[in-house]
Amino acid sequence: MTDDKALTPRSEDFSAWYNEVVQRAELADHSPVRGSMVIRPWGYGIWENMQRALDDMFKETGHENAYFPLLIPMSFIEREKEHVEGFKPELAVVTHAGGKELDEPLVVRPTSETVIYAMYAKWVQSYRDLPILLNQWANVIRWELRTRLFLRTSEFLWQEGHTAHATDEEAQEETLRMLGVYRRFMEEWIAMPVVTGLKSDSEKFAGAVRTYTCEAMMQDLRALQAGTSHHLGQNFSRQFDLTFQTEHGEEEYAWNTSWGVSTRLVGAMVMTHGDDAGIVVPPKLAPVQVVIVPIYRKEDQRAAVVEKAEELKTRLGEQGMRVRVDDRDHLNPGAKFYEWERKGVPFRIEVGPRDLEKGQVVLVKRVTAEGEDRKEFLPEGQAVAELSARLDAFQKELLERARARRETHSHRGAGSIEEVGEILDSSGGFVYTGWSGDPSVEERIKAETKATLRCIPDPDFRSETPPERCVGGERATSEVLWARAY
RNA sequence: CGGGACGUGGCGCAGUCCGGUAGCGCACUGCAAUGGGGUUGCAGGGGUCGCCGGUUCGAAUCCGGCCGUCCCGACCA
Repeated sequence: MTDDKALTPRSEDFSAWYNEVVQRAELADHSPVRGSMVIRPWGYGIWENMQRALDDMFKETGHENAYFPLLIPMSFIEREKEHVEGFKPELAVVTHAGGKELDEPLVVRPTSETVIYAMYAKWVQSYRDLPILLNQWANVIRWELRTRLFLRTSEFLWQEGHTAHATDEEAQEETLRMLGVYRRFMEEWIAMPVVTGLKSDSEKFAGAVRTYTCEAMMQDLRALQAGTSHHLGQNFSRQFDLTFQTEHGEEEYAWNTSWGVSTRLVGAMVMTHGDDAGIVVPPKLAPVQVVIVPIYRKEDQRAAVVEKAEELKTRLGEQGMRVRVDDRDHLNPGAKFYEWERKGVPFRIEVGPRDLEKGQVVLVKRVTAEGEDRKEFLPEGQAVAELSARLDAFQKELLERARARRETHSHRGAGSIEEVGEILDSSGGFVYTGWSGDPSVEERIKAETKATLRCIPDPDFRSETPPERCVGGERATSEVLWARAY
């Protein structure tokens, strides 16, 4: 446990704030191995809630879970040309086992396309075997040079969905369906608005035909890629002989998709909602949604107050809320308040002797808007009746707050590369412009402004009047989103 | 992987220049009081000074190598 009372304010040094808050909220810690992390119970609890929600959504869209092995033959990774080029530098390779050098090195999976499609090839003969709709929850390793807890670590946890379809159209539909699932999850559960869209060729997944992305804006106004969904075409099918016989008797290669989100989402949540007091966990993800802090002086008071706290916990728990009574005796109430705020618990209830007399409780929301009372004194019955609805309302407030911030910092109508740079330097955020599709414009923006092409936004996010000119000067064929990114 | 900074009880640091065997604050343990926003008092415990090697009668301190963390750049869920 650390002693420093206050965190570095976000305005002073956002990345110092992030590093401190992740550790002091007890989300994660550095492991003895460079670049990898230990996810602590509070952080893992949040991840488990994310997993559960996503897993339900995957099941609802017809997917099943399976598990494929950690180790992949080197030759598999090497089979798809772009894929191997994309991953080669960050592979961890097992060369020795059982005290001997292996005949063929084994790669610790950086992602599982190759094994999975090799297996699908064994399982699929006819169009009747399609589609295959599988997902796996797994760890992967990518040897990163520069790491940060949750945002980029050498080992991370994620889910990877892998599907095989009889037609291009069906695979395309699946790719977009799962992108939509991600968007809904990020908005409804993380309370994090995203811009969805298509990646440019230079930013797409190594081995994909098309990559779609969810891009979120963090509080330092940088973009974070929060999830991706790939249409893999027949690239992997061809390399792994994933063929099937059509209803007309012809042999064809299957069409694949893959899609994933990772523990990076925990970092995204921290950078979307956290404040100078700590992290803020949206109610739907919070391992503890309501913490009850008993207040007392004498022993007899303590017994009465803790009994009331336990009773409240039971009554709220019966409504499905996750509640904890903090009856630790060696900390005074103030210390508990600070601790649970740092950990982002949405609501706190204080119960003391005075409340017992009056039949009331004190309710405190983790984030209060300007002008809103910090502490509310509510009749006990009202608090019990309303808390569930208040959690829902808080969840919505967080989303709206984040959306408003993103809109405030989204800029449309920039006409030149210089203008893009000026906007990024003066205010930062998302910049929408026209684009001709010319990769050299992308390179110039990157070189001159450090911003990257985050995506070609989906219709929901495009400007009302499409830009006519590319920032490079030519005629625009699409609208794109630029930002400095993580 | 290049440039820079740092590494001393759990955390934050002083001591390093000028070598003489380790200190401060917080945290932790015990007791008592306190308890509605980080509570006091008293009494305690805990450190092969990142690791390995060298110089020296003697190394936290000087030298070499390695490892790790952070910041800045090139690559990335």
